[in-house]
Amino acid sequence: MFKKVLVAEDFDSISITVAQALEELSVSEIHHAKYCDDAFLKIKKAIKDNLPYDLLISDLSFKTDHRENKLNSGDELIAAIKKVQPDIKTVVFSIEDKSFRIKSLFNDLGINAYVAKGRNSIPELKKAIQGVFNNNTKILSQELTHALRDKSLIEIETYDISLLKLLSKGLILDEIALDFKNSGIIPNGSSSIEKRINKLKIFFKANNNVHLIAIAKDLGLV
Amino acid sequence: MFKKVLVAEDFDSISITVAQALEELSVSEIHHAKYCDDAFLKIKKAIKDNLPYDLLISDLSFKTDHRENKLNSGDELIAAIKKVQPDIKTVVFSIEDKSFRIKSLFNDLGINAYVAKGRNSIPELKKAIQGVFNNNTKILSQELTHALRDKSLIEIETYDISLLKLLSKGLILDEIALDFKNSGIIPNGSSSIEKRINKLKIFFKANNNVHLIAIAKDLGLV
DNA sequence: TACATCCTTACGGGAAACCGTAAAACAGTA
DNA sequence: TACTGTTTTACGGTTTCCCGTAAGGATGTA
Repeated sequence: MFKKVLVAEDFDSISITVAQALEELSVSEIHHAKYCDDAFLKIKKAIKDNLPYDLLISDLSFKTDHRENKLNSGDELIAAIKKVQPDIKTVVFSIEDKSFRIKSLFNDLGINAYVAKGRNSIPELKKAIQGVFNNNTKILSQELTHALRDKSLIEIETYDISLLKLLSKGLILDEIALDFKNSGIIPNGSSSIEKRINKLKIFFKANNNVHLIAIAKDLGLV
Repeated sequence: MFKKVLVAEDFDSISITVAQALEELSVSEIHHAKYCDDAFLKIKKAIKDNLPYDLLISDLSFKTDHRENKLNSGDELIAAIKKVQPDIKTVVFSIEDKSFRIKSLFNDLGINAYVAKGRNSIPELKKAIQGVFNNNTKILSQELTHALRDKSLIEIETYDISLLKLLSKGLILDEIALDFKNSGIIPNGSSSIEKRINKLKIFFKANNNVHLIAIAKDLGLV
């Protein structure tokens, strides 16, 4: 089993249970960080000391409080860690259940397993850790296997996300076109953007832009 | 200390820790429900057996899954329980931190304490339970005391919430006016509604309706 | 090169939002 | 009743959205 494991999780109510689960799996060194920045520091320190971590278990969303942090989400944390220690195994333990988000975790960040927090998640987490240790990859908690089969969201690309983000900030079509031009994103004609928004409205069955953003917010796309 | 306590919490990763905390407080009977419906049944059963619960610790949001449920949130659960056992003490343990929501929990549902899940929430939860047992009421976890002082959201009334809800469903002004007329909500002139939306836009510093709904979604108002 | 196809952009008309102003309805007070 | 102030409603002009059509441009193929 893994020897040295780092848990990045802000809620004490959850990290305590995760630590217990790791003990039951006979992990000898279990460390814990409540902030992404702290987690990153621990990883770097361990590399420097030539005693790197074998496994990272990370949440995705961290509460913001008075503290100023450089890394503010599990996504950012994992991306940063992969740069300094590309071979570290990673298990994400989060409430997020949008296929779009999870897919990008595997594809863009190269995580090894994803376990959704839920009614029976601790046994699943244990199983996932065991699986990653046995060099299985792309492990997904039971209830999510069907979610990823759902193709509905895969077709939404980063372009659409950028578009929805700007819309939700209150920009009008022309302003979005200008923003895209400045960012080098194409297509950036206001007419094309209009067309793309229309596609999204049809896709999500939205009556108008307001409705569209409400749906996008519900799906966690923006 | 309380003798018989029910914990309504869907995540196993959290309920385990909460149960441990209750043990440390010397609670003799600790029961647990993963679904609101189950929690409600246990409460009713206990009343029937003349062995009612002393305290309810409840989450607010519950994951939806394959199961069909009548009660789908902590709000609904508490409201239902208060009808059959008005004197039960209630502690809400949730991630929700919007002052608007928490205020209504105290005022409309008559809960006794609110503890926000966070980096140091288990000690706070213990303290809150102790406080409720000593007949203190309106207990709020530390980090939230300032949040409720923030008056910014108190002025938003149910009228505004209804309005934002309909907007987020993609209805246009005239449709909203019609809906309000049918529901007996006043004012319901499309002009008045327009004015009210404008006030909300100023209040939330929104550029347009799309922006407004994005903000409302972020604040958890709709 | 010629043709077909797809993607991007342009344009125009009608609907809805946006914004200010003013009239009408209502409540409180003398 | 008359006066005052507030709330609700009505109206008009401008901007933006919405939606269809069509022109321009790039790519692939015979």
